[in-house]
Amino acid sequence: MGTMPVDKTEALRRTMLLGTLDDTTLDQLAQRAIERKLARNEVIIVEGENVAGLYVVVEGSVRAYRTGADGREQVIHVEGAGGTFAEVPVFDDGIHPSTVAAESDAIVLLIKKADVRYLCMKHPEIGMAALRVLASRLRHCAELAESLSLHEVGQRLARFFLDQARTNGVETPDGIRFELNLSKEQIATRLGSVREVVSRATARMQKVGLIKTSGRELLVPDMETLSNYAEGG
Amino acid sequence: MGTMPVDKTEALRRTMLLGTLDDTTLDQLAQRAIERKLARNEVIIVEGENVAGLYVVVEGSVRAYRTGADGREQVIHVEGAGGTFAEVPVFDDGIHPSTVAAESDAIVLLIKKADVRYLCMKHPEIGMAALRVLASRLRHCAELAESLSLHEVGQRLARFFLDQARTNGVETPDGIRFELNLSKEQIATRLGSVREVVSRATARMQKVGLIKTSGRELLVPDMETLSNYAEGG
DNA sequence: ACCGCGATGTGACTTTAGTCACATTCAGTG
DNA sequence: CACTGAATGTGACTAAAGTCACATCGCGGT
Repeated sequence: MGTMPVDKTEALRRTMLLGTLDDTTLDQLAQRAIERKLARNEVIIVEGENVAGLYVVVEGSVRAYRTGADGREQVIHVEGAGGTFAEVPVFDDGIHPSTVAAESDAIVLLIKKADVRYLCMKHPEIGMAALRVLASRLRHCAELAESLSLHEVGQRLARFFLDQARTNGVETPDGIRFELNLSKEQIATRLGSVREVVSRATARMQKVGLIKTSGRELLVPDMETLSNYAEGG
Repeated sequence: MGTMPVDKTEALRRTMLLGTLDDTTLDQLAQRAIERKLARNEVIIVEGENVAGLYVVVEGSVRAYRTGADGREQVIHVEGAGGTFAEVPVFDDGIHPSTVAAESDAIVLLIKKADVRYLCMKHPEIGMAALRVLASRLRHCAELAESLSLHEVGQRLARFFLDQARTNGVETPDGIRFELNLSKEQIATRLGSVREVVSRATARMQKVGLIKTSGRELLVPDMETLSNYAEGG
């Protein structure tokens, strides 16, 4: 990965946030953007830090998480190629609310705060796009909070699988199949639990036939049933 | 309350979101706004519903919450006079992520989606203000998620008291004092717990001298100590 | 002053989650 | 192909949270 030089303009065009900009503006922006390569698990932003601007994920993916006193991590959100992060401090000028690290090797671009703000003022449709992005984040975050508070780990795991199946899954005769390239540990930090508990919850779901796993492959025979389980059936 | 007719223009001017608009625009907007009076606990928005626009709280306050299968509620956020809610569906056109109800008797104004969007396009500084508002919501929501996942109820309660003390508290010779007009039940739904647990946690904090309560009054002798406790000391 | 109801405090118990320790499996590498 | 370290599965135990039941308490209303 990352052996070819990155086409920054293309990368920016692929984002939800900036995709609607015309080529010239996009080019100017690309020239001013700063590229950074990240190794898996390398930390880009430390919680509480001031950030210089908005980050765009060009390749790979990153996770934003918070760390508890005992060292346990809670992932707040994950962003893949074409996504952006650190919007919050860009728009309210505060410190960054979470630590951000690379989930896999990754390449990101940094666009200065001032440039982003200028864009939002000059091209209100960019501002609107930013509003959509933040709205979507808020949706997910509220979902997360609800999950943590109102659902037990098994249900949260089911939701997680449903989500994965919907976004990465492919239809097959025996159900929806997808690849799960995450360790139990990683899943646990997303669900707000610990490895062992996730391991057991998975085993239980497997036993009752809600899912079938083989290696990194996961099969959901029936989304409906799994969905019921997720709601507390 | 609410016996006098509401000055809609004034109400809009007091908001973070629209405060910077000129008088004429504000007036036009006010004329188009729809007023609604709410009794305590009256539901304005049901989770999953489509909403017509942005709400502005003129008087009283509202809470947004989600309900679990067993009927337990998790408050996602609370908004008082001068605040706005339902921004998320206004900007991303989805359904409303939570149920909203009046915490106390309240008066709210509804501004149509189209009007809000038009404003953001026409006056980019309104768009920026909206971005600041959403960013702030996201901050709080991430905080909530972290709290739920990484801190136990006692710590969450301490955080809650700290927060109240900072926003509503007044300095006195023996510490910071504030009024707590919430039942244990209400506090519990904000912390993501239940009445009994909150009751015990409060008693414990009282016993070790972190707080002193008398009726609806609450005194924090030392913010520092309470803060340590909140972090897991 | 009395009644009635919502809010609270508390004991006892159940359930879920998290911790610890350790066996086992898997994958990549020399 | 054996070795090593990471990832996983599991049993046993602890701790935190939630549930249930019931006794009070406090306050507005009549």
